[in-house]
Amino acid sequence: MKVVICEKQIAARRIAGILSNGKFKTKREGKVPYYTFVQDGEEWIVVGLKGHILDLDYPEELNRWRNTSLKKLVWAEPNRKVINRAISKLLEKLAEKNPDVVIATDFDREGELIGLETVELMKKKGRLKSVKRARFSAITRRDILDAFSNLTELDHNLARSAEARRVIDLMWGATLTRFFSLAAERYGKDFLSIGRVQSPTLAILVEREKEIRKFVPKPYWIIIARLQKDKKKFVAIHAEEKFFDESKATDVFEKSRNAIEAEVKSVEEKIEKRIPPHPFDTTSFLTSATSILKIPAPKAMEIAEYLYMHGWISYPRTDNTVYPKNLQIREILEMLISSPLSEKALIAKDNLRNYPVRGKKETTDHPPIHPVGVPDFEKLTQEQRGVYELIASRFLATLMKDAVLKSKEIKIEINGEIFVARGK
DNA sequence: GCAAGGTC
Repeated sequence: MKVVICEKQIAARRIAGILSNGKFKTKREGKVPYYTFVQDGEEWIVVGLKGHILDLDYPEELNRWRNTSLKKLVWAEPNRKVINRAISKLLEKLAEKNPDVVIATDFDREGELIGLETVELMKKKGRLKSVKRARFSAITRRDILDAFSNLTELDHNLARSAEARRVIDLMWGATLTRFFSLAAERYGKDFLSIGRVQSPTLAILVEREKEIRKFVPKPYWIIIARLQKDKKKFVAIHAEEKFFDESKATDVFEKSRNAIEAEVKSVEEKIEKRIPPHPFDTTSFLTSATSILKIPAPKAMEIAEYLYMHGWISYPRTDNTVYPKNLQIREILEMLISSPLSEKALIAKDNLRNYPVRGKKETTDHPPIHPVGVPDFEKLTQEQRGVYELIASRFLATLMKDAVLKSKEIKIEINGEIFVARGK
């Protein structure tokens, strides 16, 4: 018997669908669903977890804050406790059948740990015939089948690094939280929470808030000339740009306000090239989603997760900004050409650069975020469509030649005052 | 009454 472990229910369902060609059955152990099918006479069971199955906490006797020495707390060994009894029961039951286990959790550090937690839990109940790891960066038919026919080993070092992260977070968080709370006499629900992520983040906010409060607004004046040449209207701004002195601004304004003519003194033209942006890693994706789509980061991440789960984009948690050599760029381009984004894709096709743009960070776990399938646009929400299009557009942009920009700066004299008009 | 990272 084969048991496949996924990090979440929806992934389990999709993976079962792909592995069984859609011919799987949904069964339940108590309230926990799992998916089953038979292949080459062997029974397969695909289980979806709900993230971590173990959590860390200190033993009971260390729970009284005022009676526990913090030195003791730092060195205390946290207990592991099962988060979800129903899921662990199902895993234990399956372990008794001595299955071949395939860990198909998310391909990242936490996913590796979730896999290891599962294996350790199952090993307590039965002898596992084998343990293998399926690694994939997209939930498409091809990637899943490929991962399952090239199974690897669980990366214990990676899993242990996640565990170390977890132990240290608790150790520091709990000890410092208690220290600050006790020192400030903030007891009960008024405790002062300290943590690896939240405390430096708070410091950033405090610094920014201080800057905002320090800012003293200063009024200034800008003088704009509305001009026309050959029936074309345009504006020019006085070369001084910002006048902080009102009387000086008034003088210049009075001097030039009734002018009928303006004289062009110089024209400067520049050609400028702009390299397309690098492929999306998580950070740059979220920055763009926020600035271009005005979607807050957590929401954008949730949507990306959804698009990934349905096999439309690659895994959205990545540090990588360089496409791996084996990425089928041409194929993805063709896929987009026959999608609702064909117009953009065709422009890209006609303007390809020799090699796609490379970012600075090159890691080998996941590719940069890129489209791997085409959703039915009608069935997406406006925001989901926006995020998919953003990711597809970024992919196309990274394949394209540099943009060429022509800019012009014209200096114009009006009654002895210099104004500047700019265009790009 | 401790953190942060998963999922839902």
